[in-house]
Amino acid sequence: MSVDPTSTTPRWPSWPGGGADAMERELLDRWQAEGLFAAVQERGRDRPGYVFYEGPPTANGRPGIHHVFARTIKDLICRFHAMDGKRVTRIAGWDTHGLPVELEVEKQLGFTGKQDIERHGVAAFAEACLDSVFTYRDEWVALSERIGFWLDYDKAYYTCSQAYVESVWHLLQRMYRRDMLYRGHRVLPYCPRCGTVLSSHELALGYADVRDKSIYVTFPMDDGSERELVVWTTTPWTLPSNVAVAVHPDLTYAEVTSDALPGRRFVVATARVEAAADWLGGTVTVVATFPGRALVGLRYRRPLDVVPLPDDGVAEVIVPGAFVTADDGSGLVHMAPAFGADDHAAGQEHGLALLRPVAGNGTFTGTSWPEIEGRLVTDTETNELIIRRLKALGRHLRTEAYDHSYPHCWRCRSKLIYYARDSWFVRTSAVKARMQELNGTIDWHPPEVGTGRFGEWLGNNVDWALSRDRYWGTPMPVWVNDQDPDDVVVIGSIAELTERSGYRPEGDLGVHKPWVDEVTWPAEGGGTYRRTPEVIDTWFDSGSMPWAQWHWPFENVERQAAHFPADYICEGIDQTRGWFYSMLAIGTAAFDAAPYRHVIVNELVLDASGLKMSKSRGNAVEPWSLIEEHGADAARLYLLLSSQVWQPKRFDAAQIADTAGGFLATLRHSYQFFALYAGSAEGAPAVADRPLVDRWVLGRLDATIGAVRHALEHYDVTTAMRALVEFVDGDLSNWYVRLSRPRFWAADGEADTAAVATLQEALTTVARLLAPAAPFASDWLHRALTGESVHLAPFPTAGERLEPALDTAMAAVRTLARLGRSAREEAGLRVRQPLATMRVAVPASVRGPVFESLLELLASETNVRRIEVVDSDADLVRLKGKANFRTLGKRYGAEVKAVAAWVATLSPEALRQLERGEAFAGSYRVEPEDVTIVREVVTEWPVASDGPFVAALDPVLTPELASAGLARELVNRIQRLRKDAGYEVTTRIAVSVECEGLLREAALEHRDWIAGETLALQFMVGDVVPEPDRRETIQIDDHAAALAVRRLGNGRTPSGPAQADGP
RNA sequence: GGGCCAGUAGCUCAGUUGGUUAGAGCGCACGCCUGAUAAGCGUGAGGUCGGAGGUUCAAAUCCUCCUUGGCCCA
Repeated sequence: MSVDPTSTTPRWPSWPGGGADAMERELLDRWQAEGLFAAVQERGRDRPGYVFYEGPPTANGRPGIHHVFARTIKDLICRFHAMDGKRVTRIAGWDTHGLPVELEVEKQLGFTGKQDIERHGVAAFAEACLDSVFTYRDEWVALSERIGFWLDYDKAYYTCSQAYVESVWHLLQRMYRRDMLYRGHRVLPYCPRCGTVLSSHELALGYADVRDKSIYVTFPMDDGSERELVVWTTTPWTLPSNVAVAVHPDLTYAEVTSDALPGRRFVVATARVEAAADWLGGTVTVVATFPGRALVGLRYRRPLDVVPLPDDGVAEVIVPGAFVTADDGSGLVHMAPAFGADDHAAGQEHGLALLRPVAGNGTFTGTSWPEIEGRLVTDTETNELIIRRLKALGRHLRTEAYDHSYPHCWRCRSKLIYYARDSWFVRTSAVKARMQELNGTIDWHPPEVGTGRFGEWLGNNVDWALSRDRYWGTPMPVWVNDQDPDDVVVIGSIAELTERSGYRPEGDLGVHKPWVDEVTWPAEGGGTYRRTPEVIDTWFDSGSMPWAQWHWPFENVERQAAHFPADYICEGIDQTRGWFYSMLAIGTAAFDAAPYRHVIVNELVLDASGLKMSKSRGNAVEPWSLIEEHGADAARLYLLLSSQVWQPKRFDAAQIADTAGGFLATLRHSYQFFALYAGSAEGAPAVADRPLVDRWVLGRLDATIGAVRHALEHYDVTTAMRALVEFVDGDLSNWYVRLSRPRFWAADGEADTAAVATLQEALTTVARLLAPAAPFASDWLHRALTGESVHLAPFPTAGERLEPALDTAMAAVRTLARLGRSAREEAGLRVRQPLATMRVAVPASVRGPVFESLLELLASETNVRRIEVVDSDADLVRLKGKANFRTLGKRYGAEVKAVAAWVATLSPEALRQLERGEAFAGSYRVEPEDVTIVREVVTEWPVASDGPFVAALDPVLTPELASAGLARELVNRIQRLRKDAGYEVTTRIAVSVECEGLLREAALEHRDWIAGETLALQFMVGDVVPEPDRRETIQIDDHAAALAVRRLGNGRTPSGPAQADGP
């Protein structure tokens, strides 16, 4: 058959050569034009639902590589379930409130604090925030789409929309009605000069090492004992607010005297007695010791009586505190609940009074001490005044310089103070046990985050402080009667607000500050309802999304119910106390339900040296350029493959090409090989009737489908993708394609239909398995093979074609082929040189008819004429016993070493007995499983072994073998010459060989075979081809020769007969 | 300061309920193959398993302490 190549249309398209970026962009255009995502969603309409919640990103920062990471995992699981027959809900959302937005706007406007915002006008500021929120939204959407993250952006929710805010208000009202919302105090870092609370992020910006004065003072006890408590503080200005002293109940305390202060008795921690000499002076003597708990409940008199004690709340009492240590100070800690987090917690626990004689500007107010009124608490002079007064009262022991790291305002450098602010709380601690219980129903990946970090966080749960003294956030929907602070109205809908006040908010801004702040209405019994000024923690916004994204309960009540809880969410580990918590807290507090079932927690992406990526370090990886260089598929695969997603990942761009790129290249080459040679698979025999190697690879394929599916069903994305890579690289490309090549280029005929059908099925299935992880290359491949998008194809289901005997036998053959090559390497016998015999030994379990039937294949792979399978007791190997410590150790314990030594000396007869499954008794008694039988190779032949597998080669080259070897060398050189001459693989040629001696004999003896292999229609030995295209002298071992080739014409085309209907 | 996670070959990572010779891929060196060829394959070198103690017949694996990095919290 002879076909003009110019008239043929390739049946299979060639893989596009423009690089991954170009190919992926083309596909994106195609998806866009086809409306593919909509088609996938539409197709799922009547299928069972699968719900994904998108944790809303803040779109006023640019997306980075770590976002690509999380979004890849999100996408992968959603795509998997969509292909696997589910209707997957995946709606986008945006987190739009909060401090980062405000700070960004402040920066733009050149503001340095809240005063600037107030001066500039909160209305204008809110408008600026709303504008700023979406600065990078387009880039987020663009990058998400570029990496193939399918998300429904048309229905995206925005936490600052009127509808969203209304739902959040409703949730808060619901909590209030369940008594889950209350008003209290919260101690926060506070800048007295700026009059503002600082976030933890801001706090971290302002730590500085400073030298302060710390003082030791005494609090006389009021139990008739005349003892004095020694207390150490670094903030003397908090002493007027003292209401309690904390001791650790389990620490030992001592009553001591000092000869420098005769007649006085002091209480300090025993561990601090030695140090006490410094502040008491003189020689310190211990009079008595007792545990801290003996002090608990005793009364004392506060050192400064300048702030009136309120009617409610306990004061001047000793309380237990687990936070107390004896590492420094005296082991007794002064408590001022308004000015310290521990103090405030202790105040809550023990019902202590709260003294707060400090105004919002940080100055003393409401004291009975005129000199100190109006003074800034952090001023040095203020401390001096206090110290002087303590000295005058005889309460002062000593002042010491104290060097420590202390937080300052990052804007104005003022010293911060910890200061109790009014705040609203969610009473989460009341549902702590229920949250833990519900957490137990959540399937965490990895599980230790659920039980460990998250579980412990829940175990230490404290009430959730919602209030934020800021501007751009969901306003707290609480209106308080200005004449009666206990008369509170929590608004749960806009209609309710309108009904009460007549206010109708316009647009999204209408439900924000400052507009809602102006809404008031008169109270029936007198007074006016005014809104509490705070906005709420933005985590409450995002945690409300299971309801608020549907504007529940004002709309979509059924849809919300159908989409609760989420089947799946995926976020970074940093969300443990963020979104993971806020959703569970709201779900539990308001609905007694866990809002999500399965979670994948991904770790951070670090730079190549293990450091966190950050703008300031300049080590952040820019995702766009990365994707342009490697393509989204490679980036996605790299992130999935390099390590389990819940391990911190060292990101090294160079490795993308090495790992993910290498895998994609292997897949591409496998397809390219197929496209180059495969014709139609029509008329292919049933799988059972195909050659063993086909049945083998289809069995491997089924096993791979099973492994990938199982891993994905269990949210183990890395294991899934590694299994797929292993199949494509190890089984398909490196073994099946390699072995099957001749079946594809059968001379002048169609490629073997069985091979075509097998490889086509394998590639198509691989495309489907790969689609969730690498949606571009898989789609191109699937379209090339089937004409349809992979994303509309079903996710493969494993068949049962794995034949265990065949699988085992093939694995053995692959091992032996490797060993054969290894033995050749060692002996310097190149693979081109045919050898007479390879002797192999394999475990008994491998031997059998299936293994026998694969020996031909093994012979051809190792280029030997004959394979001899020897028995384990043949002279090729000698049996040797090796102790199995695992079983013997359990039985013999310390004696195991002696047993192992004895096992090594067992005779071949004893070992054969064990191999037959019988126990053997000598000095010791051993069962078959106690002894591993190893084969020691005893042969003069070149040999290689791997456990029970042994391959030995007969190195003797008979003249006949040597001649065949030379013939193969000649073919090799002629093929190289063909390539150098630039011939097609089908070009027919004339060849001449000028040589002498054995080489000439070999050329003559094997002339037909050489001519066939090299497509030589004329093959001359001795003469020279006239007018050669190329001529070359060569050297084969000791033989010199001259080769010449000339083109005669083309044979069949490599792509088979013409096909009119290429895809 | 507290909690959690990690530290295994030059790099990225595996390593089962503890079991005696710690693996893979990439990179490197050497070689093979040449009808997937700006591909493919093999062989080899390379590790005191972060450090120190301990438990055990036996520790990369279990315990304690230390150290480095990361996350969260204070």
